Amino acid sequence: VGFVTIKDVAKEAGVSLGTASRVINNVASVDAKNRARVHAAIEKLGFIPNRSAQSMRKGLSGEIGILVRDFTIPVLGGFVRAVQTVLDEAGYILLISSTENRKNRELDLLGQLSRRRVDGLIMTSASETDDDLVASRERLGFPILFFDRDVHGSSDCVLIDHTEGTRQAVSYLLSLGHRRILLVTGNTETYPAYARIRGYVLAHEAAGITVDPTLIRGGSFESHSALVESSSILDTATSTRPTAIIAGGIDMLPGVLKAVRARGLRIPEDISVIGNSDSDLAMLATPPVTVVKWDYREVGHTSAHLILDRIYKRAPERQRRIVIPTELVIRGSCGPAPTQPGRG
Amino acid sequence: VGFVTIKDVAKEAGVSLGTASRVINNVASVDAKNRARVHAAIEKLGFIPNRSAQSMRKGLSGEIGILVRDFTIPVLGGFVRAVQTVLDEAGYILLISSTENRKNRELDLLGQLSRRRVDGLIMTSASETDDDLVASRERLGFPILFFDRDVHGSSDCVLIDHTEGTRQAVSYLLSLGHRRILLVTGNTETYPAYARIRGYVLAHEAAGITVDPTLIRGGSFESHSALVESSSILDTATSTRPTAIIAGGIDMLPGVLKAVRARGLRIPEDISVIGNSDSDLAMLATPPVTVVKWDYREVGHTSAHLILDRIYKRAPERQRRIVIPTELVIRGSCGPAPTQPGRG
DNA sequence: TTGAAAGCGCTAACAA
DNA sequence: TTGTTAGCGCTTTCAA
Repeated sequence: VGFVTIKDVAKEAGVSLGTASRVINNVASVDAKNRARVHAAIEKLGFIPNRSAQSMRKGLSGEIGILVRDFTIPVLGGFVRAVQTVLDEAGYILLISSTENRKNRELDLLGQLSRRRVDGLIMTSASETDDDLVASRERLGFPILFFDRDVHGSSDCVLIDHTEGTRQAVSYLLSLGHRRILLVTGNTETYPAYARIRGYVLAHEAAGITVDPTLIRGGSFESHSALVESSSILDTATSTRPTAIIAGGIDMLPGVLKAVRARGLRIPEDISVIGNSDSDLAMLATPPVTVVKWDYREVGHTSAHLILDRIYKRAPERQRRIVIPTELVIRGSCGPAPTQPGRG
Repeated sequence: VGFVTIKDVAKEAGVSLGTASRVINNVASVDAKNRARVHAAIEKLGFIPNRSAQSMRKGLSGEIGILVRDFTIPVLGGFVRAVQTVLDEAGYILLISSTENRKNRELDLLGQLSRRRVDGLIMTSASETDDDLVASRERLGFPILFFDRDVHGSSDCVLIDHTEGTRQAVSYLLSLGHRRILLVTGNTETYPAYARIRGYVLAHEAAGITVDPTLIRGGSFESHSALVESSSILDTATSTRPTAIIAGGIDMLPGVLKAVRARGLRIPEDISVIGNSDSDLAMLATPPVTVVKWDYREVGHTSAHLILDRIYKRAPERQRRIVIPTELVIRGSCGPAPTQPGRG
């Protein structure tokens, strides 16, 4: 019932508080007979230690926070689960929440976790540089692990290699003859967006092709934004219309696909499409969608291990930056550039 | 940093511990001057109350657990988010975890939450009747809200009306001339499975059609199971093959679609498909998939409110069973039954 | 190996 | 309105 305390256990077992505590915490120096008695008492009474009391005494909560934009997005949910697998194992419990990319919500949640005295935090901030956000992180008092955010300072970062992923995707499209490739991506103040833009530029440079800046749309990572951005450019004149679209955010493929469908464009005959992160949708769409993907389990496991290192203070002082590779999975959504772009 | 205590605040403000505590807890009877002093001290020192200590003192943790099979499944993730919205508002923090439908994991997690002294729990158990699971729930000492599980006892249940949803889906297929409709669903010991089977039978009875029990496949809710079950029956003789498949689980549409694709069957010419719960995949597949859907936000909000009622003891003693309606969204994945089923 | 006792940070009852 | 104090359940010295 949760009302049995260690006192009750000690009394039942006929030992002192201290001995009961030692048994519960597996301290070696306890007589076998007493140990057995205490275990029997625990069993009989149904004693369950109170974590709040333990936390207070030990100064450690056994809780780790994890803040992502939206854990409902499959690839982020998968990341969270992978983190949880490792942290469960280590005896920690995860406090999961979605920031919805809203600064004030992020600030609130940071406060919550602070009150909760979590032992560590894994997060993807809405901004790497915003003053309030940075300040509020800095007085947190527990280690932070940034996931897919390249933050200046001493906190570790686990990053996905979006630059290389996008470079490969763009090179592939370029090799198919595309010259007007739209990159829809998120807030350019954050790593996933500017890293992808860098890859986009790199690929063009390598091919000796000038980049048209109007083809880079960095707004928000919301799924809705992908729909809006791709819709608007698809409605322009033939000469300014792209022949290929890269959904440069984990949540953007649905929006891009909707925009394309709404205009009756055929994939890949009229327009080529590449997604970021794999999904059932990408695999089962007609045609299946070519994607830049990565192993989110690996990302999750790595993040969990890095934060544990910090908590146990077994990590070097200096910041660690781990970059996880991406892979271009070619499926049926890209074809040769149409001679006349758009509605064939 | 988390090392400033209420004592430091009291000293800094030149008041007693008690007064500082009163200010923090918004107790009215504090002199305005002192109140201001305390606030100033809090500000200056960056004091953040320690929840563990508060919890211990108050006997309430301010935490609520939520256990679903897998919060990575979009519609479950959405449910969790909806719950979180309400509970955030009420000042609670959610402890989210996936049971993976494994009994031992569920037992472990129940223990975790018990140690944590959560104030309440929202869950979808792997079984409504398993002895160990039932026993371990009963000695929990805090209220439970069952989500989509029809559990005997005094705990409230929020249920989705799968019976009516499936009845409508089957009637619709029957009206299109289908006579061999496959229902793939999960563990028949749980409500979502047996409720759907009931709806399946009801629809057949109403149409005066005999049910072929081999067309009801209740195994596991895993996505993989849907692939296996539908694959195996699609490989049988024409006479035993279904002309329509209902993916009777929130996670089953991908598996069904994969099985159908792998055999080169056209939807809806060769075979009709209906999914359960809406998704990007259902909306954007070619053709878009007809689904039984429900408002998971409503489900989440309702669940959150019911558990809060219990925690605040403002609910009636008796068990409450809330049934949430479903809606059949007709899209392009169902057509008239082919005269000769299967590969045209 | 064990028991006694201090105290983690906080709230609330009591007395002033 | 305020200060003092007991104690929430536990771990961990310190002595024995």
